[in-house]
Amino acid sequence: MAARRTPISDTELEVLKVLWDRPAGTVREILEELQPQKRWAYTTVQTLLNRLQTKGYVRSDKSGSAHIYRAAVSRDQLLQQRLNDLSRKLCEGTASPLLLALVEGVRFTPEEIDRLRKLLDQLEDPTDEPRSRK
Amino acid sequence: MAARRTPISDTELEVLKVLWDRPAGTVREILEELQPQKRWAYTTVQTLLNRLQTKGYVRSDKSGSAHIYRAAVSRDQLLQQRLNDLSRKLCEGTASPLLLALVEGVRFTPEEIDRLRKLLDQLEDPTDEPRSRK
DNA sequence: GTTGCCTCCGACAGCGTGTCGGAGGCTAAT
DNA sequence: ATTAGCCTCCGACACGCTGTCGGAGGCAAC
Repeated sequence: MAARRTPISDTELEVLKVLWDRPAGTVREILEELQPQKRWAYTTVQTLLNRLQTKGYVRSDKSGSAHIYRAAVSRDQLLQQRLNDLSRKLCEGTASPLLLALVEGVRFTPEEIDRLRKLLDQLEDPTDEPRSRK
Repeated sequence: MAARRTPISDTELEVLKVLWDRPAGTVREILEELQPQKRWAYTTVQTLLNRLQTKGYVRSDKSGSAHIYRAAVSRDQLLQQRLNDLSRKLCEGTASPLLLALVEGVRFTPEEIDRLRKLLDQLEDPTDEPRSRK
């Protein structure tokens, strides 16, 4: 169960997102990936990665000269964490208000709706393929 | 389209929540409501309400001696705002990942599932438009 | 005119955030 | 050996948000 993590800031998120798109990367690689948009110094990215690491969102291993970072928390996990926060802080831990708000507030494509419907079926009748996850 | 609001802090949220449970309230009333848990000075609550107001989450009118505050943003609106933020920041604006994460990460009761399914039906076939909403 | 409330203004320390700079180490050419 | 490049570690720093008030001043009731 994802232990309580200190929250992540917006800039840190920018960096983490790069790591979601590739299996791993060094400081320099990530910097270059961000290059067009952000004009950061090398050390800026480094600091961000460091903070991400102490907060537990990325891991690094030192093979060769440069550290290699990879995400320790997936986009989905982060989503879940945030959604849980929302639920806890705004709805005393219940989740259906979230769902309602989501469904009311967003335009879904028919495909998405269909997909979701299937998901509901599975939820209701978990006999077929319990989909692991503990 | 809810204009861009500066975000609300956790303590501010505590205060706002009190206003969600009652139609309106003065500083003192809110303070007393919070009393058992928080031991705040009168001015603390006042400051919080002030900040909430400049951030646009509550409104006040002065009838009589004390200001009367009431929420300007409902729980649902705040939820939507936060969910939109999430979607924008983590999913480039798409929303279905949120849904998936929600559905996977939370235990729903069969009633909730059923309710949701009905909602989906409505979404897909908006001809019978039973709930206006602007 | 003293007591109570209430409001307005301002303070203030602490923490998180965004952004680096520089010292020092290791490696591979010169 | 030097030097040129990278890389990492450490530390800094200004700034804005947060949480928490205190005090001065207004107005109504006693």
